[in-house]
Amino acid sequence: MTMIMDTFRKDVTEAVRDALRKAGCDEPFVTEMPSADNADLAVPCFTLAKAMKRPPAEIAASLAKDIVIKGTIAKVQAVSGYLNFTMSRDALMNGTISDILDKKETYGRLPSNGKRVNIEHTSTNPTGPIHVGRARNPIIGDTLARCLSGCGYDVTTEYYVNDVGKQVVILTWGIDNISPEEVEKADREKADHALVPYYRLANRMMESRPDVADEISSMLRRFESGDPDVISRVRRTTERMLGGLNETLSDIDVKLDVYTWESRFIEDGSAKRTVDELKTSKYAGKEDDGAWYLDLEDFGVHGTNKKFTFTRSDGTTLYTTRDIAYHRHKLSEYDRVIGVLGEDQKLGSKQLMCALEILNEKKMPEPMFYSFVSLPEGKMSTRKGVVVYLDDLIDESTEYAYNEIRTRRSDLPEERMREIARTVGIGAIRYNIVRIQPEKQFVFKWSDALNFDGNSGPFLQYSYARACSILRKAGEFKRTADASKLTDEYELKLVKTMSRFYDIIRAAGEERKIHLVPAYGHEVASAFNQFYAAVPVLNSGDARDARLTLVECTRTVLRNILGYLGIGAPEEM
RNA sequence: GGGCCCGUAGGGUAGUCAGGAUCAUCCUUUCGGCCUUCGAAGCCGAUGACCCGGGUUCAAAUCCCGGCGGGCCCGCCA
Repeated sequence: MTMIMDTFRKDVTEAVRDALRKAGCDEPFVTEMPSADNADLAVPCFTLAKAMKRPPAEIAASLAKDIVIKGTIAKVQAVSGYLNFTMSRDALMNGTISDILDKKETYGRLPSNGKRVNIEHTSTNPTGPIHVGRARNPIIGDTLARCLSGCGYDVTTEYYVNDVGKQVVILTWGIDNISPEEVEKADREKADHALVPYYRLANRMMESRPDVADEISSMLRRFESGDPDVISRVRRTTERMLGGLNETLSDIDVKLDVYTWESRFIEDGSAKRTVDELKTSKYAGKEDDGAWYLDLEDFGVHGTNKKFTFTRSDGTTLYTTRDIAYHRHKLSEYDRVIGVLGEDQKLGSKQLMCALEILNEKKMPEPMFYSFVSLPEGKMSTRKGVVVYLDDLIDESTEYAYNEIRTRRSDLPEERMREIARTVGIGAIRYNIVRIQPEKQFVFKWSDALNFDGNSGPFLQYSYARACSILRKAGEFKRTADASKLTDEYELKLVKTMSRFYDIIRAAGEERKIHLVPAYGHEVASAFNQFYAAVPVLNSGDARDARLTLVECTRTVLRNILGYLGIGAPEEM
């Protein structure tokens, strides 16, 4: 495996260490990406100043004289307290190009680390369609899963289905007791939309009619006492709803590996066992009426939040209790357990981790929080009608893409235009959501969502299609990693950008900075477009093979980046 | 009332955790150029920003304290 950037970093580190030893110094130092454009790696000498009792600029200058130029290092310069290293152009170009030619679709992927990671995401309540307020969840989760897979993990994605509680019981009652003629028309035929009118009407009836409220209460009691009839009816409702939700997820190319039903932790007794264990803890306390709680004062949780109730007064379990059992189950099967959660879950997540610590769990789940998407007119609310469903966004984006294609590529058959429109429309949605750090607030605007220029998914796809087009026209050519023909500054910049792929995937996965991937994709596409505008490829004489090889490498890298983003790579658009 | 998160050009956004380099990243908007070379969903150029006030430091967008503005949370709900 030749990751040329790693080799270069190693060479620089060794060279600096040797030079420092020669000066009689053993201090640690760091390497960083220079902000200046004239170097490939920099070593700041400011931290060495105290130990060596000399000004940084002087240290840099004297170290520069002692650095031995070897391996992938081409030169070193002392500039205002920094040691600036330049990589050998041949090593960079040949190393990167041959690595891409060699690895192809696995270029950018790190070797397996033998670790299993579970990523729980989406897990939306099965009582209605996904709206864009929560659409960040599946897209962040799916992208992170792809990045961690790229980091060498064995990844399993999981949906936690909340099939327990009043909401799903109300919905089930509505489906069983309300006739289709009584409800308003649904937005769509899809199950998740079709069931919403029943849910709404059942909620209204429960509020206005005591007999209905009683029926639902009794149904809920039967559900919680384990009545098989009620449980199976609720299960059927949940499955229908989930079918609709999965159609939407499938539309944006999100696939979940495992579905875990919340009711399972009641049925298999693990929630009950968790309760019993917690009761024996020194942090546990009991209310006069019989409810149990944990006092989390010692865990840095204060005020009213420190009392964490884990059973009702009648001894039954709560959502949070079942969540503890659920997480113990995951922690026992995976090396890492990650959950993509809305920011409203922060306190609950903290309390969950306290409970796990009390139960002597060694590993902790790793929550990844995102802020909700709101509309310019405010918070999204299905009841107030202030809402944009993910299905609507998918339709709009696909339709917009279709119109764009029709004006540009009327030569294509209708079916092909529809297919490309879907790829481009979905690509725009996924890119637009994942490009922003999850914890930042996000206001949904149609003009941003349907932006296909600049920092967008279609920009990457367009660059990819352009590379494909050149290679189609080129026909046969000889792949060559000989960099002596690639002398243009744009060629160097493009290759240099592509050489950083491993670093990006490592940070995107291990540090969960998935927003780096779209930014990096934009960099690669942009460097390619600049190269394309400045350097002829097909009619370039004896540089033709080398340049076509570079185009092919770019196509490979762009396709791989789109893969990590879960975005399709259209060969024409 | 208490806790957590966010605040960077007209709009959006990277950099903040691990403080450093003469121009703080990129997109969009606005203005001006480029299709008889391979796809103009593109390329080139111009304009424009670190919420406020203190502090630490040789050095602060970055760390600390205090404000201000926005989001989220504080159920024997899920």
